Amino acid sequence: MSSIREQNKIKTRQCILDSAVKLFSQKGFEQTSIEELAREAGIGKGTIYSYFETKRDIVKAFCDDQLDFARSELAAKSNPDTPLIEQLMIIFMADFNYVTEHKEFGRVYLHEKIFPKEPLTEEDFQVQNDYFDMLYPIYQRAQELGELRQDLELLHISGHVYAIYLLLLSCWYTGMVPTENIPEAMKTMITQTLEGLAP
Amino acid sequence: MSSIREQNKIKTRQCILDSAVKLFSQKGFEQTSIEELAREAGIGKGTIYSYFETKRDIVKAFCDDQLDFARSELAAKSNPDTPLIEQLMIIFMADFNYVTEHKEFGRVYLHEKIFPKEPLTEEDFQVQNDYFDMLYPIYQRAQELGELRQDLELLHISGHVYAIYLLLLSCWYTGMVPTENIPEAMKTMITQTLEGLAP
DNA sequence: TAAAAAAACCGACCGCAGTCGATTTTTTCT
DNA sequence: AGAAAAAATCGACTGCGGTCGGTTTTTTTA
Repeated sequence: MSSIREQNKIKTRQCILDSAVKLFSQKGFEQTSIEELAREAGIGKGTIYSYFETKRDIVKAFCDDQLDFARSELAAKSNPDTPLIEQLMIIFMADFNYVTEHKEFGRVYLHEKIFPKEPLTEEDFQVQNDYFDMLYPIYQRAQELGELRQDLELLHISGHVYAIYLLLLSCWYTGMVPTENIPEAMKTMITQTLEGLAP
Repeated sequence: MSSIREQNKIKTRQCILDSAVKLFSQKGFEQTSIEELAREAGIGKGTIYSYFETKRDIVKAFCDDQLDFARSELAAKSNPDTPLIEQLMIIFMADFNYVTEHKEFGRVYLHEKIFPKEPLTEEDFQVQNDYFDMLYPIYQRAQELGELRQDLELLHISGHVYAIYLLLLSCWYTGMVPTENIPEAMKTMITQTLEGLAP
């Protein structure tokens, strides 16, 4: 059973997130004050802080939600028979596009996510694990099909591809690789990682 | 010739950086206010902002200086005849240790460096290039010695190793890989990248 | 259903990052 | 050297993120 209190909490939380998406998209993250956000959501300033610890946590929360949704969509229509590289490209380009679509709060999200202030909590680890749970079967199948070495741990394989994803995010934020070159760069580097750098 | 003005500017800048290192190390980045920093440096608050645009830029400036110094030291005593993997381990573990030694402002530095708010300026690119200038000869020699494929661009090779470095930084900040396991993880992953993931 | 306890809500308040116009110091011009 | 211009310094001030104690709303108890 869900009491009035429980229901309201969920509704209020979602209301804050909706208002945040609206205002952050419209005016930018830095340019939106918590007071404005509270006004838009029709609640008091202090209340926001009983739902989120910091302004940046709000970004983190809705990005997590959004990515989670996008990934489950993706997982649903993924085809395990396409070549490994194609599957990886679809997944990681989707992530990449989502994060970089809103450059400014993508940046906030990445900071919290990639270099968190505190080591991950149990809950965060869960998100992380969900992510691996989606990828592991793909790698495992590739191992069975002989597309990947079987003597490597899935964690390591995962790590290699994720590392390239991180690198490209950084290259995009620094301006070293423009948006239009990202897909090609990603494909090239993942392919090279699969093949190896040594002769 | 350097006028009184030029000399003072250099001295003041260095004084700010020295005070910053002292206070940030002592009390932490967030816990040190700009006013305190100004007092320690014996100047007015506003003056700091004519040397650095933001509080975080101060961190960026001294980390850049410091890493630059450390790298030149390293370059001096590097031995081109040791195996590629050994050379890479020395360079990247030095960077890693430096950044993670001061967890808190290492984090600030990484955010500015890896996901900058604005695309890199010319000056920033220079720092980046100095870095590549140090690594390229190593990779080039490895290509000549047959340790690396010769059909790959140095930029890509560089990228692969740097990507792993980024990944491990992230794994360390999230708490996924504890400090003591970092060297082993780095060695394993770089080796795998060299060998390739495909059979 | 009334009182007590618990949870959620609120906005005045605090401390600090960053701004700006007034002031001082250095350089340039005559 | 003295005046004018340019550059550097400064700290009062602004706006915002985050806190805290008082108030309202919901739940539990009797």
